[in-house]
Amino acid sequence: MRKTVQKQVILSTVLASCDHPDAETICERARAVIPSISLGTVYRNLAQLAADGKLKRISIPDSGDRFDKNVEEHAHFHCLGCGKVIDVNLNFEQMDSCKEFLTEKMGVTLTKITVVMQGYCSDCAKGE
Amino acid sequence: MRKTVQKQVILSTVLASCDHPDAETICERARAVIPSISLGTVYRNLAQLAADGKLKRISIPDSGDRFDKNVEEHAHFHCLGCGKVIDVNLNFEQMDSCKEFLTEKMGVTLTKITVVMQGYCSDCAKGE
DNA sequence: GGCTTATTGATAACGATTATCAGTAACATT
DNA sequence: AATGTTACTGATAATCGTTATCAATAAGCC
Repeated sequence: MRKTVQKQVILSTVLASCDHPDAETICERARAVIPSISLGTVYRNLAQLAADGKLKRISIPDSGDRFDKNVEEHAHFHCLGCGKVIDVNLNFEQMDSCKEFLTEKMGVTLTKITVVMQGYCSDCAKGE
Repeated sequence: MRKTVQKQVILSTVLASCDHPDAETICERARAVIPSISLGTVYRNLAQLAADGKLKRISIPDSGDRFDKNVEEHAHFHCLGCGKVIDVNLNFEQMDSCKEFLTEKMGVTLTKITVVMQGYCSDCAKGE
């Protein structure tokens, strides 16, 4: 993995983001530093940085992927109104019996667990 | 909602499926009964039936949606090797404190919870 | 400095899903 | 049973997020 200005800017952009930006938003923010950076480069580096464990890719049902500086195992809430994503402190140890069953009884190797709660935040209460 | 042969066949196809088929697979199976049925019709009816609570749409990260006759709240395991999806008996009550925090403290209205565990099943042990 | 090759920017391709639209069929009303 | 209304169909185009392609560039080793 080669160290490039683009990669450094993309990583620091995510690290500086307190929301959970998608690739396009990250691209826009990175363009404040490197105006010529292309969306393809952003996607490429995000994938590489996620594979390298430097950031986390979050899959949101019926929506584009988001990126998170918090690489710890945690859950998310996604507002179907405004689209914002917030961290949720779910105790994943509560899932241990379930994970143990899969790994020990079923012979499964777990690599990724996705927990996304969706609905409407207080600002977007459905029907308003 | 009008009762059509297509809708009935699509629903009974899903109800008869013990795997978790995607729209294209459901379309192929439905074509055994109605050879002329189109993929668009399958998608349209699956969306309608899911909205009506007659079946469940499952979002799988980095993969197409699957459909499930089990409409109860439950989790899934998705094998990154062979692509199969199986039901996982996760006790969602273990998440109650988390859900309560969102609904009571944050004022959130929850409509959908996605829990997907991904990895490799015993037949697809990674690296083989 | 020169060489190798990973990376870039631009653009095309992709796959899953949704939208469009003219023709058809479901079903309520006579 | 014929009629009218309109939801639904099949075919196809369009969309969206993402990945692949490719010639040009630049990182990092010798």
